[in-house]
Amino acid sequence: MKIYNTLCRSKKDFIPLKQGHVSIYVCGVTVYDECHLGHARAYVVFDILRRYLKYKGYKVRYVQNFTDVDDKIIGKAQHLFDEDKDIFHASKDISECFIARYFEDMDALGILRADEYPKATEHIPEMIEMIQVLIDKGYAYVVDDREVFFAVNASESYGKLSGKKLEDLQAGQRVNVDTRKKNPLDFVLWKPSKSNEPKWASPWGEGRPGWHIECSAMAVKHLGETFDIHGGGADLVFPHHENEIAQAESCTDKCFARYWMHNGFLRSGEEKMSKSLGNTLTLKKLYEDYDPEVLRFFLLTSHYRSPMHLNNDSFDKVKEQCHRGYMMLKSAALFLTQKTEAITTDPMTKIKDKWLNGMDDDMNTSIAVSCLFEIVLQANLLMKSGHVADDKRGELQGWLEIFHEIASVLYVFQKPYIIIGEDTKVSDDFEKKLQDLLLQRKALRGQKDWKNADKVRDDLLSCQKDIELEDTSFGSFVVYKKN
RNA sequence: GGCGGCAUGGCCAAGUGGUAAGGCAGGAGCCUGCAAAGCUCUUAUUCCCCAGUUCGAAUCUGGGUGCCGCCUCCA
Repeated sequence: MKIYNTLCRSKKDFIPLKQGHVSIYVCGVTVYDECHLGHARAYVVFDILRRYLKYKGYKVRYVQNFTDVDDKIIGKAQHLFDEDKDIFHASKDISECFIARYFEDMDALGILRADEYPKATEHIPEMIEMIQVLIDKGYAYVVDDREVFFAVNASESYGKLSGKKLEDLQAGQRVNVDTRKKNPLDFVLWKPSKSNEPKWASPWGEGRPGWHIECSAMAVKHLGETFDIHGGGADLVFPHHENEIAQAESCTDKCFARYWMHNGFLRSGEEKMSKSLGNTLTLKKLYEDYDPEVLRFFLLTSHYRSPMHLNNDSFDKVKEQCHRGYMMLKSAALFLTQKTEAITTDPMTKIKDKWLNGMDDDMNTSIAVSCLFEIVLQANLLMKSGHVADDKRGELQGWLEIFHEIASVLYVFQKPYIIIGEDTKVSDDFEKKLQDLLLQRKALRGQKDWKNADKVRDDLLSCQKDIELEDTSFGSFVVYKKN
């Protein structure tokens, strides 16, 4: 498999450090607000990477942090501050609340849980230890006895990830520079806490860590000094990931992450979707209108490094695509009621190669999606005349198996559908009701009483959202999604 | 000011030297009591523009135009 490594600005063969094992660290969210579609993109991308690597036979260890100490969290906590609760616990309440909401949103998208979710506040000793090493080795310096900065000039390779040269950067172009810094680009490792901020004891007095140090410390702790893949959104390349590398490698003298992967951004119209621009779409809001699976599917339609454009109808288009896939699955289920041995044909092998080659080429999910629809067409052709010849059942089964193989890695088309026919054994009152209506309609159609038959159909279709009726040469069927 | 990315049909989107995947929307037809679904054909002699390399370029090179991102927190 080839992976685009931001560090080399090119695709490289992926060879894990330890044969058969892959270690991945992905930067998680700062838990002070709702997750939006941009977060979903990042975590869906790395979820698919993880599922694909597992599919290829690797054992994957996946770690994703929660940043739970941060100005914005503290800001919110200060608003909630009351007599009974100190700022430390108020911050904790905020972050725990949004961690819970993160899980609700991501579980709905079908994202596998990480093996570890380290939190910054639970790794203060590890960070302090790393900072002390950096000071001892001359990569960091203490100011006013209570604040520690990383000295970018001390790190020879600073800028290697983002391709920036120190002299080209114009630090302070947009913000004021702290004059105590030796280089304006020096960044804080430890800073004193103000009176109404959470604080931890350290050799430099009571304070709290800077943002970047947590990921260096936690990645090293949970995955080792060198691990395979580090991921995150493209906006983290500089300064966050650049700083992570500088800290970790200066501390350990070893390569930190071997492959750096960054997902592209979502764009709303012509500009980036971001919290600071206030044009984000929260997942909770989107879920009111779209099945999370539709959103996941949307995120797969373009390559993970490309910017994605959002239009008014972006999601509706994808909703139709999903519908097409499900219609095929539903039809196939009607035709394959008894167990059938799958037959593999050359066209199937070709599709499978296309899928594998696409994914092996820096995880091209767009190719993978096209494979699914090529299968949909082939399956529909086999079912075209309203029946499937006995000698073609195995072929249909073969197509379905490839479809499911691909879909299970992308984790789409996973919804179970219930199919009720005229003589299906029903298992509850709801199903019984549907079947009764189906039989009523059948009788009316037999009498060519179209008007009343159509009325019964309307009743049937209004029983539940997303319910569908299909007339076939071998009877009518109601198909619906199990809630 | 520095660094980087992108420009493919009405829309979304693959495709890094060999003659334009896939989906959505539109049109015509078949099927159908009507629907729904499905199938067939149809919508880019052409990939922002110009020049070059090549037997051959959307794909490589040079120049231009437009848009976007990073250099502040951000997935």
